[in-house]
Amino acid sequence: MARGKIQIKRIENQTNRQVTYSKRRNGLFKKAHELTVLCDAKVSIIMLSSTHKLHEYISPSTTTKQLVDQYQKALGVDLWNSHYEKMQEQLKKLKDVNRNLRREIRQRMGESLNDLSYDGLGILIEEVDNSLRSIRERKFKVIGNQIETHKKKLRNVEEIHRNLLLEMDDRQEDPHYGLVDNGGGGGDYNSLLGFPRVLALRLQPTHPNHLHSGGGSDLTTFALLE
Amino acid sequence: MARGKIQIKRIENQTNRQVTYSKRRNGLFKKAHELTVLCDAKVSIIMLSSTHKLHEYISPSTTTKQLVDQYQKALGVDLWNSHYEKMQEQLKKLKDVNRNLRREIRQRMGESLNDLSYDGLGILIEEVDNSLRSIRERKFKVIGNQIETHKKKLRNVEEIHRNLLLEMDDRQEDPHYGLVDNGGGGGDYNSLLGFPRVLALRLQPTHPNHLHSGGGSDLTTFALLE
DNA sequence: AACTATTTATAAGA
DNA sequence: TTCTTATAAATAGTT
Repeated sequence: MARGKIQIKRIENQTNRQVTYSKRRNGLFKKAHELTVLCDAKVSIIMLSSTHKLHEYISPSTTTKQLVDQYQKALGVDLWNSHYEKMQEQLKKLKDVNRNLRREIRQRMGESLNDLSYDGLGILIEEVDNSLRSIRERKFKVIGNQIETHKKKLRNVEEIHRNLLLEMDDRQEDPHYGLVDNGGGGGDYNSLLGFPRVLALRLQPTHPNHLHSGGGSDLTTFALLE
Repeated sequence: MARGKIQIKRIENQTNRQVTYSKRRNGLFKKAHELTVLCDAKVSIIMLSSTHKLHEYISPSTTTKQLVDQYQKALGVDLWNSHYEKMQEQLKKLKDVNRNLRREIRQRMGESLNDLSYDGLGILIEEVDNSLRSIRERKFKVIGNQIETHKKKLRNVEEIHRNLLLEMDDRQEDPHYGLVDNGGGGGDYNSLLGFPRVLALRLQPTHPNHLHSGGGSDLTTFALLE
């Protein structure tokens, strides 16, 4: 628009094209900004040059996201929302499921029983009673296994004991009696015996307060997610 | 830029502002299009006027979605993702919470007890036992209330009965005995007596199968959401 | 929506 | 990229 009129068609000279792109881009952004100020409008410009460089202008009073969101809403067409809405739906469903699970737990704990009828209570009692039986059975089984294990260990220790006694008997006729190596590795004789009482205290260290060991009470942390 | 220089600041006159918006918008779009053609670039302009009218320019060689997507990719930072990622995190947390809730329920039901130690089982038994006591208490209370209610109803019915008997006694001396209106509204005499047994069968209709009446088992439907 | 005096943008050259 | 400058284009104020 100066020093000669030009045709509006692709500039074939690569350098010229770049230069013109740069100059006119500035011009466009300047105009956009003037428009923003003069007319109290909001403008978003996104440009991609032929060399795949990206430039943008955005009115100071807004953000590109905001403007694009408004564009979507106005056009009704949605550029990426389908995905987004699906997530939101899923979130809602999960929250519902969560609520129901909590209610079930509370009912099994004997709370929130107001929405249960007499018959419902009867069913609940039966279920919890059965559960209790199952857990007790399991406990018996666990203790049974442990007794078995202890018996084995005891037998083992007794055998070691017997062997040691035999060895001691042998050495009683040995002139070096008293200098016998007591096992080699710092383990003292008594520890080899492994009293069941001691072993019982070593039983798997437990998470003393809650059932499933999953960090924090879900019943309380959930509030943060509502 | 003609007939006088102007300051670049908000045009206060509403009409002037509108007119200038319209003129300059056309100018901007024209420049954008020239840029598109001359420099083989891609331009997206989205504008929102002060009257909340939306206008857009998009280079013929592309679409707004494409350009915005490229913009996002290029910027690396995703306009929507901060939001989006928060949602995804929340979703993950909820799933975890749900998993834990399910485990707790299963343990209370006497299943999935493998990850519980002997001591853990002891605690669980105690808890479930306490729960069972709570629920039984509640059941007793409910049945107590119902017995109270029935007693009242019974007293009420008995009184009606007595009154009827008295009335019948009165009418025995009445020559029109036998033509007496039995109440007026189709209700027969026996129904007024309202046997407790019948009333018991009418006790709140229950949701026979599950505890909380919340549509479908969450333990099974959850799989769909994983 | 059209006109036009004037400002602004910018093509080409440095 | 930036500056210069002749000239094309845009547009503010008016009709």
